Amino acid sequence: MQSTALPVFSSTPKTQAERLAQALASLNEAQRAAVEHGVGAAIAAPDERPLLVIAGAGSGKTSTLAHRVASLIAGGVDPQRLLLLTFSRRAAQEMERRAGRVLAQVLGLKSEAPPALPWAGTFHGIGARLLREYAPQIGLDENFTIHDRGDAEDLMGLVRHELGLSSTVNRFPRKGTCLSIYSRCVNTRAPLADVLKEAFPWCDEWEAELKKLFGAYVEAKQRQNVLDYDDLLLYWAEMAAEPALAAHIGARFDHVLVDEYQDTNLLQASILLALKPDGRGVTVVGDDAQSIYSFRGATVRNILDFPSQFTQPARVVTLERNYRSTQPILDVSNRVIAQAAERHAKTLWTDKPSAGKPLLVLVPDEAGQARWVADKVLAHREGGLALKSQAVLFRTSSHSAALELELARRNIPFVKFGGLKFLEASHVKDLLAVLRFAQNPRGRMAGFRVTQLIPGIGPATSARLLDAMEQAADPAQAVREFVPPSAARAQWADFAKAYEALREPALKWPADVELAMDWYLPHLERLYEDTSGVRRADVEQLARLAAGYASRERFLTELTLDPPEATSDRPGPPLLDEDYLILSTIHSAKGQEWNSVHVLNVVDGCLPADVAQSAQELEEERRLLYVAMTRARDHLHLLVPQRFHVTQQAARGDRHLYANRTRFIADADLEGFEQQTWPPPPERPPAVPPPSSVIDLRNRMRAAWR
DNA sequence: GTCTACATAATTTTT
DNA sequence: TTATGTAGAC
Repeated sequence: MQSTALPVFSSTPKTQAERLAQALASLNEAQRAAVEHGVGAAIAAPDERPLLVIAGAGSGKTSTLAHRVASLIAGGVDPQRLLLLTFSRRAAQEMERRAGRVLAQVLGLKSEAPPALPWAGTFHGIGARLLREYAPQIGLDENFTIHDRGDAEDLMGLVRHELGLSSTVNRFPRKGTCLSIYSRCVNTRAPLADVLKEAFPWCDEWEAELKKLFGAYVEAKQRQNVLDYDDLLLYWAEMAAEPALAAHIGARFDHVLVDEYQDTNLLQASILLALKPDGRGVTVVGDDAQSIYSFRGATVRNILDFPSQFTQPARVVTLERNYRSTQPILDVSNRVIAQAAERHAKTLWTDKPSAGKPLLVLVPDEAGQARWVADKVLAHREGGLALKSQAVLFRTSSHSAALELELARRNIPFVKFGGLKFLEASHVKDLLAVLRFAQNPRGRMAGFRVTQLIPGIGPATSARLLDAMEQAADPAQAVREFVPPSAARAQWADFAKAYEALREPALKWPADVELAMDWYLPHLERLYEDTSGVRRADVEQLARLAAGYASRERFLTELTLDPPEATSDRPGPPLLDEDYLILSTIHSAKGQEWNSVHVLNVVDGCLPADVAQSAQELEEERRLLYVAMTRARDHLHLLVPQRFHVTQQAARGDRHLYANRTRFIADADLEGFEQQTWPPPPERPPAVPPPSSVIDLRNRMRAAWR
């Protein structure tokens, strides 16, 4: 409970100080300590230590951070000088919205909009911005384009092929695996040999070849003027390792706040440290119990070691009071995480009244699971819970397939987050490649893709063109002079004309999209005869999306760094007032909460996923379950299908296997749940007692042969 | 050189 | 089921 006496206002507060005090009155003591740390010009000797906020699930972390941002700005910090690094774009927008609301209250704004936060974004997004700005200082062409995961894999595949490592006989790691290894080396800043030993032991024998491959991959990226996701961090970190540049960038920001710090990696920590070596103005927020991104190089060490990393030790504030869930939900969640090996010990508590125990439901199979969830969702809606306040979470995107069918069958609208599809569709990639090729003529992946859409042009001709463009001082000139094989002549001319138009400097965005579509749509019709309708709709959707961005560069960059994350069961943008159920991978559910939460497939093999083998990976799976469970406010349902299909190896027919409840919930933990079996076991008819006579059947059998 | 038909292998989470 | 590599026809 709050121990400090709070000012009581009889009427609307008059001064800004009063309004600020009123805005902070809703916070508890720990939250207020985090908000007010080092804030306020009036204080004679402000506390300049870096601040670490350990924020348990549902402890009002976002609210605390938003209040801190608002008080900083209210206290005179220029929003331009405030760097806010979040985990996703969505989180950045949410922060801007909530800080804005507090600010409007504190500044007493009526109709005018609160100040925006121009430097709120992800590490990758902010990195891209800074790199473009400082490109001349670091020998980078500012027109660089950014490879998404798919492009990066394709380029890796190409280089791998060129080095003669691609034949099937030698079983060299596949391009996706190669990229994962490379990415892990970059993000953990560890030597290749260590990464192989720890995370990819089955690729150990290829160390020398991989090293050569990665060298060639880096050179290819540089020749083509492209950066991949990792480069955005790596270049930023390397830039920040240069003292003069680090000082220059660091001096632009009075405050640097980092959200979800438990899911940052060493590269990100090194950036932070380089920008603010003494830790002044640095705030990081996170929860080691919710670290679920180590597959991306994130390390809990960042948050565990934070207090001693700067030239002055950090102040640590812990938020343990949970405002989200009922006590029974917290009880079972606490028991799941209590088994974790290494953690900041803390136990969440709440005084939120209970709505009964969470449910642990045994269902026969995935179809039964889907039916049970759909039933329950509808029942909750009958009871007054909007679909939007209910969510279904799962470990792997494909786990929701059966449910999606069931929902469609029953006309329950839903939106699915995670496991994104839109940008992976080949026709969407095609159109984007046209725009990217225009933006950066040296980007071979885009050029390779686009030119091979032209009938009669295959890999060899395409490579010949791209080589010519690479050599030429003016790549556009090389396109004009290129002589295609005679079979492709007419179609090539069309392309060359379109490309010329797209390179026209006076072209005003989004006219580019119209031009690109005019050229591409006939190819789409030809390539995807039977499915061209839906694909056309996707391309048109992309064009509508494009109109919302300021320029071609911004569109391409932001779409790559912040792809549309939701797919809906119906085409077109979901209407704002429409109600829909949320389906989400657990990873994409990070930071969110719902009134009612269902977790699918809480069985060994799914959660933990069977690919998780090492002790470390298993620990992360445990935290995943913890994250999923702590998303729930009032209702939590864990589903345990007793049998499920292994769809992967469908070649040998529909195999299924019998599943066990996840190992993370021990028998002793079951008392925290209300257990249910569905459908309920059939009632046995009352047994009729047999007649009491006894006969010796065995004797009769023997007698038959006497 | 291009394109198609066929065999074969592997399959999480995301910026 | 899908993505990737290969062989063979044009």
